[in-house]
Amino acid sequence: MKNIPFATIERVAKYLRCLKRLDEKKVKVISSKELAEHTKTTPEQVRKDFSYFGRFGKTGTGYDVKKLARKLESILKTQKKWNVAIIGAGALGSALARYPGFKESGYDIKVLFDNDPEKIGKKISGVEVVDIKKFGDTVKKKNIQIAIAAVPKESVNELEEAIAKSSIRGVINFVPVTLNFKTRRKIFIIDVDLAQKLYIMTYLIKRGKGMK
Amino acid sequence: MKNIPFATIERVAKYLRCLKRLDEKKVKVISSKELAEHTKTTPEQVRKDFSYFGRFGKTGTGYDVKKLARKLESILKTQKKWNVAIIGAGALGSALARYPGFKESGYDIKVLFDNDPEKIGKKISGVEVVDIKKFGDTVKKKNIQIAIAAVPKESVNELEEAIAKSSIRGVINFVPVTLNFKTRRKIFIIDVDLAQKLYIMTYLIKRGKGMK
DNA sequence: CTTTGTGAAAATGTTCACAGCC
DNA sequence: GGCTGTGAACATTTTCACAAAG
Repeated sequence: MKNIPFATIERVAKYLRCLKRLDEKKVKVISSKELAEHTKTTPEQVRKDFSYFGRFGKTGTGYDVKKLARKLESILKTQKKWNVAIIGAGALGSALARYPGFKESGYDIKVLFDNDPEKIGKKISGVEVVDIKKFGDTVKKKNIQIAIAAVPKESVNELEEAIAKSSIRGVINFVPVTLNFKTRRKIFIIDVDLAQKLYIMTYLIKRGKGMK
Repeated sequence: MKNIPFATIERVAKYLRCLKRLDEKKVKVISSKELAEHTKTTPEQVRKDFSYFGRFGKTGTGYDVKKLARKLESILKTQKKWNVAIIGAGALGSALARYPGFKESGYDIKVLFDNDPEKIGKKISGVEVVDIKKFGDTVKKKNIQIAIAAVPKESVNELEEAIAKSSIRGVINFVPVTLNFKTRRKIFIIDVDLAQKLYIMTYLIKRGKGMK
């Protein structure tokens, strides 16, 4: 298997989202052209992306929606159930705990962590808030592989320490700070910087209207 | 001016975030090497990125933190104040209204929109919730250029219609659906698909541990 | 006649290597 | 010595163009 572009993986996730919606709408078959229209890319790109993983299409017809979705799920390892923890039970962490898209995609929010005694022990959208001091133990007991970081940036040290000492494999990071874990094992980090999106947007807007 | 890679713009936003923090910590000067360490890239990449826009450094010394930050702000057009609306006053929309990082970066959340009569008229973190039916008028009156979409995917049609008819220039889209505006003018879209981040994470984790 | 799958070409983005400056 | 700025080399990613299949 050749080396797969990271951008391809990002698009595969997008295709999968789209296919699931089409399946709900009872669409049986889709061509690369249609799928490209739905996901704002080109038919060639769609076909090239799939070609990294095998041949799923029928010439002259297109792709079977259900079969293709299953195939993409296996590429993204979604078939396994994943357990997720959210660190930070503030506004953002609580909103993420309520976000319906995670469960729909096969990810289970098992627990929230916080350091505020007011919040510890309460439940948010059915998810218990646990003391961040119990992070390592809870993660092990509940078999959690992924953490979502949603603490204020002032609490980032406590968060880094808790994650470094735990068995967490990956972090989706909403804190606008570059995380640094003092550990030798590999922890994957995906940054989601909300303010950065706005920076990029204003750049696009200003450049878009003939600023050259 | 040459054609600037989009990836460079994304990194510039990251550099800026980092520089602002350094400035708060009273750091005066920084080298490309140090900045690269803070932002998880390479010194050559940092210098190359800046070279698209001019020469900001001092040979043998590095970059003046304050001056460089101002320069990057002007690249990203942050010096202008931008007004932002959030559509959807649910958990996610409310959390975004409270998110401190937007104001810190020069973006003002002026108003929230919703279609729920229960919510309309209330205030969330000092921001008023307005009827989505008044979208066009309110956007014009408050001089809003950017919308953040945070509605449940069932309400996406109402959202698309409101935005299409308004003077909004760009949308940060948290709804896990590909937006389609029925209008001829260009509306920039930046998708933030939260579930997609988890898909990518599980792919990285599984591939990471010797899946080849 | 339609649509897939894929090498080859083109375009885009990153790293190297070093000249020039402090 | 230490660091920036940048063409050139290299690597990656996308687009093209067309053979093969239903």
